[in-house]
Amino acid sequence: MMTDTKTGRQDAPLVLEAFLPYRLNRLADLVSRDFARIYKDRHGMTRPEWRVLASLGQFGQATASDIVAHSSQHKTKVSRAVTALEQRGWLKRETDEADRRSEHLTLTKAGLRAYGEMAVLARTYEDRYMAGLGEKERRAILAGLDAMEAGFVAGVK
Amino acid sequence: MMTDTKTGRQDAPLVLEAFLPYRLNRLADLVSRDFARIYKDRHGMTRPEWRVLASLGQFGQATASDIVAHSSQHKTKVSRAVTALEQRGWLKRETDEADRRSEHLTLTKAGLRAYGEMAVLARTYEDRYMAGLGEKERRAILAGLDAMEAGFVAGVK
DNA sequence: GCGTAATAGTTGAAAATGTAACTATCAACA
DNA sequence: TGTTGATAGTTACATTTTCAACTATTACGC
Repeated sequence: MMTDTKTGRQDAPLVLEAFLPYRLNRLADLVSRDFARIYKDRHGMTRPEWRVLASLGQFGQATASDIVAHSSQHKTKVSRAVTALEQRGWLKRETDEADRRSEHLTLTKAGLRAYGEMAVLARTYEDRYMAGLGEKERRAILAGLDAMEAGFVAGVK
Repeated sequence: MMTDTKTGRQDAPLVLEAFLPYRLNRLADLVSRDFARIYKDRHGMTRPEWRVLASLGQFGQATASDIVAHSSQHKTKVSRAVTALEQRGWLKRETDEADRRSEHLTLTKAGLRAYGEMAVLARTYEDRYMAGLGEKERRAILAGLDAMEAGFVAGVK
């Protein structure tokens, strides 16, 4: 056990606020909750629904499996979100005749409109946040995210 | 709308995998799930329970409100986690006689033992992860986390 | 002191999530 | 062609989480 030279007191075995998983979670939670207000208040969407919408908007067309991979969500979440968006009239399914297990999903007009709105709000949200920082901090954040992403695809399987 | 010079195709209104809230969440989720295996497998603990344990281990003594603030969890999570840890015999409560609304929580012997184990595992986990990276990446990650934390206490209220 | 507001913590019910099992379809290959 | 195994997606059920309401106690203003 080390001694903190600043305070002179004994360090605890683990300092939670310096622990990587905790720091990451705390930040993600803060940012998520903050941004979630936008799609929750505006459209009553859940996060899985927002991610499916974002994936479809980005891809144009995709299967549920594509979205699972792209949005990093479990297939049950995607399945439920797709059903919800379908009932809302924002997407439609079309089963692939070559492989009738999978269905191609596309946004409807209404879905596209919602996606367009949300994409603007999302970019505004990010820009506003980044604008509150110095150039050095912005670069540090992006570099840090890159490094973590690179580290985790390698480290965690 | 910009054009991607690499692929030549039109950029979507929003690229999910470049969007800050998504990136953060994805990373936090990966790391959390990975680390959660340790306290789940070993002790059947949930994340709120682990955080309460970690907070108490670090502070020695604290009230539920202290833990709410320190562990960034909603008070209902903390309340239920405290109950669970108490039933497991890992902490005990003592109501403050000066202000009988609040109670002081401390770890029992068994709780301290579990905390000690977990603290070692947590540091090992982090060290092993960091050891898989270069010095530049390690510094980038820490700088990025610092920058985000600084940015968010200012930006989000 | 007395009424009102604030704080510490708990609880119930609804919503979301995770896990595993399930249906349907397709692929591989003897 | 028939059996075995994989894949796409859904569903049931148990566990967690959320949200709001609640109890108990203390603080404040007059």
